[in-house]
Parts: sequence; C-alpha cells; structure tokens
Amino acid sequence: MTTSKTPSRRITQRRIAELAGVSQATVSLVLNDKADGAARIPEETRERVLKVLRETGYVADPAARRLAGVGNKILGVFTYEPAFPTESQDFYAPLLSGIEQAAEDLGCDLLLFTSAPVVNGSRRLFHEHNRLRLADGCLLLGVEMDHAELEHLVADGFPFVAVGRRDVEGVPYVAIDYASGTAALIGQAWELGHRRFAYLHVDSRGESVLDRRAGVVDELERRGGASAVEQLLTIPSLGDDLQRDWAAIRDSGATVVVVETAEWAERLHEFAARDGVEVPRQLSMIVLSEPGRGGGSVEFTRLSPPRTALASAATSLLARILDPDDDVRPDELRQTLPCPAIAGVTLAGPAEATE
Amino acid sequence: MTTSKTPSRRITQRRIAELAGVSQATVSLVLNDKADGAARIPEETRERVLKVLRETGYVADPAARRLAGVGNKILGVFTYEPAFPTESQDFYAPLLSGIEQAAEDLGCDLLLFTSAPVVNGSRRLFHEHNRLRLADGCLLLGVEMDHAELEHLVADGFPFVAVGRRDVEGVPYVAIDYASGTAALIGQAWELGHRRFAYLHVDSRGESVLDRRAGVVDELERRGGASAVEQLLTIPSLGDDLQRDWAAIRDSGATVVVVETAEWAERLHEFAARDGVEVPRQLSMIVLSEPGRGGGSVEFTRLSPPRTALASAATSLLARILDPDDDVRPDELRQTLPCPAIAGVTLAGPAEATE
DNA sequence: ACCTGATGCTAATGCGCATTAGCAACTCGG
DNA sequence: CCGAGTTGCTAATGCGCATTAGCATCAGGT
Repeated sequence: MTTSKTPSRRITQRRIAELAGVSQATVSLVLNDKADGAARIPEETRERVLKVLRETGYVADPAARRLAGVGNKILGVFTYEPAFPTESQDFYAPLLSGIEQAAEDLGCDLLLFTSAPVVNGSRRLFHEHNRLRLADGCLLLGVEMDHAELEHLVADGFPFVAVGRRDVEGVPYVAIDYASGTAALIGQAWELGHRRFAYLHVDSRGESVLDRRAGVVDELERRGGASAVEQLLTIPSLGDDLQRDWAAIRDSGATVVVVETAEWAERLHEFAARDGVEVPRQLSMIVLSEPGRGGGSVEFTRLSPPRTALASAATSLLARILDPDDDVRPDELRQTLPCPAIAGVTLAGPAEATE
Repeated sequence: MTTSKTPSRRITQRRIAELAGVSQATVSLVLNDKADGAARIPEETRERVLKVLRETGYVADPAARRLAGVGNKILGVFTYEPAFPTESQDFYAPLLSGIEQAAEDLGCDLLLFTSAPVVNGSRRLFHEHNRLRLADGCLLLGVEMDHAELEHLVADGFPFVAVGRRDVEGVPYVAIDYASGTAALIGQAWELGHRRFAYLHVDSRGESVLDRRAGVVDELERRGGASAVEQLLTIPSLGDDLQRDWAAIRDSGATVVVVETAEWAERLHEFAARDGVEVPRQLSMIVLSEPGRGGGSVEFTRLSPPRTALASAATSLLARILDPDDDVRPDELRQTLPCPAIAGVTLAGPAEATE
C-alpha cells in the first residue's frame, strides 16, 4: 500500500449554497449556529438553508474543518504497546472501555495510533508519519512513558492527558492513589502483627509501580522506623522465574508477601499449595492489583483499582482541556482517584514462630 | 464540549521551502518522491530539501493531505455496538487484535467511530457528524449489520470491507466458512449414529448465525433426507432462559445438542451435571464457536473459528482495495476462510435407548 | 541567426471549510 | 435632504497540502 486512492466526491457547502440560493459563507454560518449575532441572517433564510441541509443529508468534511482551524471531536489514543493481543488485554481493556464510554457520551471518535513504530521495544509517538494533528488532543496509556516525548508534547502545547501519574513537569494526568491504597493494606498487616514483609514487584520505572513501592516503604517506615524497612525483602522481577522469586520469599522468613500483579499472586499461591504452605495461616498474601478477565480462583486481599473510571475521567479531563468554553483550573490538570481495597481471605495474623 | 480549541501552529512546507531556497511545490515533490520524471528536480536540490526536512522533523498535515485528495493510511473501524465493555470483549477482542496487528504492519492508524449514536438498540454509521471522510476506508464489525447502510456505502463507492459474510449485493467481505465447518461436525455425529438433534442458536438474522444453521439443516437433509430435518429441534434463543431451553432439549429426546455459543454450552453442561446426565455418554454436545478469554472448563467438541486471522485478512483486503497500484480482482472481494474443528471430548455415539 | 529539445524549477490553482470586513439598501431622526 | 444606524447578506481570504502547465535558460543542430 503506497498511496491511497482518492475517496469519492460528495456534496459540498458550495452546492448547498446553490440549492438554497445563498452563499457558501451563509451555509457555514447557518450550519454552525452563527446565524444570529454578528452574522445577522434572518430566520427565513436560515430555515431555507436548514431545509436543504436536511434533505441532502449534508455532513461537513472533517479534513476541511481541521484545516480551517476547527476541531473535529477526535481524541487520539496512544498506547505504548499493542492494546489488543491476549497478553495486553488485562491492562488495556478496562482502560479502553472507560475511554470508549466517555468518548461515546461526548460524541467523540477515537484515533488509535497503531502505525507508531517500535523502537527499542517501545512504541514511538513521534515519528515520520505521525497523525497527531488529525486529533484534537491525545490520551496516553502505558506503564512507562518516554519522558522526552512527554516533554516534547508539553513544549508543543499540544493538548493531552496521561492515564496514570507522571513525574514529568507540566504533564496533565488522572491517576489512582496507589500509594495510599497500598499503605492502608500494609498498615492492616502491621496491625495484625506482621513484621517481616516480602515485596515482589514489576521491575519498571513506571510511576504506578513506584507509587505502590512508596506505599510499602513509607508505611513500614512510619510504623516501625528504619529497622522495619531494613527487614523488608524487595524483589524486582520480570516474572520470568517466579520459582526463584518464591524461593527467595521463603528463605527470607517473611510472614506476608506483597505482590504487585494478580497473575503472579496466583502463581505464588500455586507454589504455596504445592509446598504445603497454608495461606493465610502460614503465609499471608496481599495483592496490589486485580485479576483481569480470566478471573482468579483465590479471593485475595487486594487493591481494587478503578481503572475504567480512571480512563473515563482522563477522557473527560481531555475534553475539558479542549473545550474553549471550559476554564480548567491548574489544580484540575492533575487528579488522583482513591484506590479501594478488598478484604479478601489471604491476610491474617502471622503464625507463631515454629521454625 | 462545544467546539475544540485550535491546535498550536507547526512548521509547514512553505517554511521548509524558505529554508531550502526552493518553492513549496518543490518541497512537496521531493517529500513525495516525485523529484524525478516529470518534475525533473536535480539531485543536489533534492538533497538540500531532504536535509532541511530531516533537521526540522517536518511531518505533513494529514488534514491538508486529505483535502488535497491524498489518503492518510487511516482505516475506519465501525462496530455495531461498543467494543470494549466486558460483555462484548469476547466477540470483539480477537477481531481487534487481528486488525491492530495488520494495521501496524501496514503502517495504518485506526479511527474508531465511537461517536456513532445508538438508534433502536444499534449503532448508526451514518449520522449528522460522521467522520467517515477522514478515513481512507472502513472496516465493519458486528453480528448483524444494517442492510440500508451497507447499500448506502456500496452506492457511495466508499471503500469498505465487512468482517464476516454479508448477503447485501456488492459488499466486499472476508468470512469464515461456518456452514462447511458446522456440516462437518454434524456429519461426524451422524456417522456415530445420532439421528435426533437439538440445535440451540442465537435468535438473530446475522449471516454467521444463518450460515451455521444452514450447515446443520443442509447436512441433516443430505444425510437423512426430509425426515431427518423434521426430527431436528431448533431453538432460537436470546439466552435469557437457558433453563427452559435445557428442558426443551431433554423433552425432545435428542441424543446430541448443537449449541451456537460456548457460553451457553458451559451452562447446559452445568445443567446436565446437575441433572445427572453424563456427557457425552448420555448426551453429546457440539459447540459452534470457542470460549472467550475466560476459558472453558470443558473440552467441547467444537468449531475453532480463526477470528483474529479473519479480521487481519479483512484489514489486508481493505488495504489492497485502497492501494491504487493493486488491481483487486472481483472474486477477491469476497473471501472465505476455512473453519477448523477441535475433536474435544463431548461427542460420542448415542447411548442405547434405555427410556 | 533561428529553431528545437532538455533542464530546473515555479506560479497558479483547487480541495472544502470558517471567518470577517464591507457593500448595498433601507429606515429613522434631525 | 442628509447622516447615522440597521439589516442582509457576500466577496475575499487563508488554512496546508498536491498537481501541472508553463516560463526562462541553455545547448546543439541546421
């Protein structure tokens, strides 16, 4: 596919003007509800134009509108990796569902930037053929986002919103308060008597990952000071050898393991069953996310991040930023939604030391 | 959100022309590899322009290109219902995955028409603010599609491809051969000795539903003539009372039940277990689709429709239709992929009559 | 010297909108 | 009658591309 064929011709405002006996400028004014005020077009003329518009089923050409400087209620959606393959679905589907719903409510279409090439294992938003300018604004989705690209967008003044917290200065976002949610669960474990914690997390610099970590570390420090943090076993993992991660957790003597992803928690739970370790009697488990569509066989004590609501709120914020009639206050450019927790059945007091 | 704010200004071909000391026309010719042939621009000039293009990171404005009659490698994607909510995911996710992959390979972006309003329970492609014209062409997804809209598209000459077979004249599509796949499974059951069939299907006029039904009916007629078809119990269902459907199946004395959706099959299997009906010893089950992401607990004898490959092929066909250098033969405008079957464990010979 | 063909570009134009300054005609008040 | 204000539009323009007819210059042949 080198170059596309030219789409077929359709009715234009010029033709509408001929049929209604007015000028193209008048058609445009009527179509955009600018027939009163400065334009001063009488009702009789306006009705005549509206009638022709209706009869012909005229629809404005979005490309012409864009070139004339008017937006088209098209929201770009950029995902830092493919959104639909089975491996990514659990991450992206709830977000896309929220975005789709919000877009529908707002009467917006979504432009998915699937042409973005992969460079060093990650997609690039800025590339030779990027079509950012067809969208009024853009939503960014992904665990880790390229800081240079974020800075580029901010410097360009191109309207966008990141889904999830971002450290880069000037980046508008809607986030989930993973830090507080995590801290609350750690606090519960502490109250139950746990003192030795293991923390298995995704080896990533993504802000949602860092926030969860901060929740763990800061709450432990608050509860038990530096020594409590020293006792914490932190395992950054790529999930490529959970067996080894499990062994490290057991070796540490931790009485509770905090796992970032529900998938990994399921696996650890299987290892526990295999090794005769009873959960939560002998080892408690806390999960900092929820299982995807596959569901889970265990009712983990966990965070329940409102990810669909998150994406929906991000979409609404972008719409507000794009609305010339909406004055978005600076503090509204960064929003954080609370992260509820589910009690579950995998957290109990530590077993009496028997080893 | 009434009207969108104007995006920020960016570098244009005019500015590139100034920097390179040529005209805007020359920049365009160089950018689009038309510097040789009729345009006759020497290599030295061409290199000078390319250098400025590189240094400035210039990207063409897609709206201007569209208005000038050139495509932008943007494929519209229209789903007859929201694509991402949990209830729709099993249907749309594999399709979208195939589309995304093909789009990525082709360097295309996807424009999801989420602004389409819902009329009488279904989305309308043609509406006041449709942005069809921003896309080079469009993919249509859904079980049932509005025939009037399909005819409208055909009459307009707007390039599109339907995912799944469509009866409307002139509609290009890529389909799965549900009829043959279904017939093969019915044939197997017949060979095993089954003579009393029950068929539970979605109450819909969608072509994929009709094709499966044709597969059942035609194969039974072929095997056993009119009397075999007379013996067939056909249950059109909305899935709202599967208990009642199950009772009808049992009352019919059918020795094999053919179920259109994997979800319904799972439910019927539960009813069977509850009622002490052994599958497949006392009742065989054939499923005409596959479970979604949730997986299934039963290894049903079933069709395994290649839905991701289907959508990918449809995307490729659309790309070919859009490519001015690609002469698509009329017979290529309608393609049908074979539908493999999985043997599974739910089909065996009928039990000896014991009732 | 004149004519023809080749070379190196460019001026002009159009795509379909949105916007606005301004023209012609009319009305009213002084 | 004249001037100011109002009404009803419209001509003109620009947005940023892609396309193409055509101009100026040069070289070679007659």
